[in-house]
Amino acid sequence: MPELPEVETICNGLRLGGFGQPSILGRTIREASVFWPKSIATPSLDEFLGLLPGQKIGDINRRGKFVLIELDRHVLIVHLRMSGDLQVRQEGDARATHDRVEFVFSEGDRLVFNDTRKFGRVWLVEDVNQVTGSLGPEPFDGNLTGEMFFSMLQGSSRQVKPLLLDQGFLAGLGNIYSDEALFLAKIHPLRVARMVNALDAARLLETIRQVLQEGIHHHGASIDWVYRGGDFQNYFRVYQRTGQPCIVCQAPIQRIIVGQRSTHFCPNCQC
DNA sequence: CACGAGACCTGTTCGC
DNA sequence: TGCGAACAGGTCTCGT
Repeated sequence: MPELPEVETICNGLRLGGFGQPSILGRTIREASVFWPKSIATPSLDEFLGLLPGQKIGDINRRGKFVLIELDRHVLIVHLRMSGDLQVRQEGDARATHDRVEFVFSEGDRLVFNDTRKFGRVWLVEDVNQVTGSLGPEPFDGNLTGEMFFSMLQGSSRQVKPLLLDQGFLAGLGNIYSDEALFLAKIHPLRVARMVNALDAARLLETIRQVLQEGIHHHGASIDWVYRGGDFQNYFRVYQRTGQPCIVCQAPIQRIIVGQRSTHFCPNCQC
């Protein structure tokens, strides 16, 4: 589900408030409850429940697709995987069907990790690097240049689509945005990374940044996620447009499976 | 090292 | 209407 733009949207909502939810910066956790123990990656359930009370929320940031919630003595990290979400409930609000973990604030309202498919995970660690240490660079990292991206691609004999999905290569891209970026860069998803020339590599980094920026601007894509107001799904150029005409050349958009994932591209524009 | 299959889960949509 | 198959924004592990 959420890729970088959706995670960014969620972080911004928690940090700044909006869409009917208050900011949770500065809130103190009174107690935590876990309704699906497997949602907790580390530490043990007992430690997790014991360490949280009394800790205050400092800042909230994103690294790749991870949500980083700074507390006094730890960092609370959440990965939403396919169906996770972070929501704020008011005091007295009933528990929702797929609430897995909740953090009750001293004011009585609470932050809830809701996750239909139970793939999401929560970590409570002292050092963020324990969890995000193996991630590749952030797409918007100002130090990441076209030339650097070119040499990163040169170093791999893998096909570009699976490579873009590899969080250790670049952090934050998922299935939607990688298809969209490859389309704009006119690069076939099966092209071997090493065969992408310097010009195409620089262009790909630009289109990656472009589609992520568009996604953030539209508050993410809401396929079954309407409540947060994201509407990037209305601007997909290839994703989920199988058989429909390419917006550039009218050729029907094709769907293939690459690395077990649906992959959409224009067989005419991308080579 | 790279790739494919299977696992982890629930819910919705599509075809017959 | 019913029912099974296919599919979904992600990632890990295992075998080849």
